Amino acid sequence: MPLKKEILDLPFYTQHSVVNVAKRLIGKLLVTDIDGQQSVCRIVETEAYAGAQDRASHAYGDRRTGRTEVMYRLGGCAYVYLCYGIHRLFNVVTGAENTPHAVLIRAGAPVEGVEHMAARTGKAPSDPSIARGPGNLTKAMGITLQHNGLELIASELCIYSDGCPVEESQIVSATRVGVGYAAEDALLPYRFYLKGSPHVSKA
DNA sequence: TCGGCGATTAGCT
DNA sequence: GCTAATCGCCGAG
Repeated sequence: MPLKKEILDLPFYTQHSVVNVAKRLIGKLLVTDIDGQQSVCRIVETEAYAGAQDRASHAYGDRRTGRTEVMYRLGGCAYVYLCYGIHRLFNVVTGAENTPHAVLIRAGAPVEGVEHMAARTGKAPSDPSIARGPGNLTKAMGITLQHNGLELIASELCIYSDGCPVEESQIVSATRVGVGYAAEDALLPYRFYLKGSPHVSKA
């Protein structure tokens, strides 16, 4: 008997603590509907980026550029940007308007539509790395720069809870990946992942 | 205006 | 372990 899927509501995204949102997104379902092809994965790894005060964030020092503008919106929309000129990275904007908080979705475990993920990535459906790592996840799910700024409501890009609770003891916190340039902020425990999952990056 | 680097990844040594 | 791929942003000049 499958549990009922419920769309995450606005209060979830607009809550004060971006770190709490990052933690609670573990175990939620990311759903894309691209050209009528539905793909679903369970989020197993996230990272919080705490706005203007966080050296690792694009919005550090309150930098408002064309790229970061979407981070300043009210929580509940997508921030997708190009990294290293090659990879698209998907973030969930959180918090109040004008507070540039975001959660990077780093990895997922396929739930439905894995055949579409395989077609997009050229990997075998059984390959645990199919949506492992932020660049691989967007590729597998079909997320592109066109989704930047899109609200996470029932459309082609959305996040659901299926009521399946994740035990607190199963969520590991750690330092973020690839942010060595952020000085002391690189030491913050802003990365969360599902303990023991083969779909988590840098195990 | 230009040079360097980044919330990465795959492939090769 | 090292490097190429490739583009937006920023600091130096």
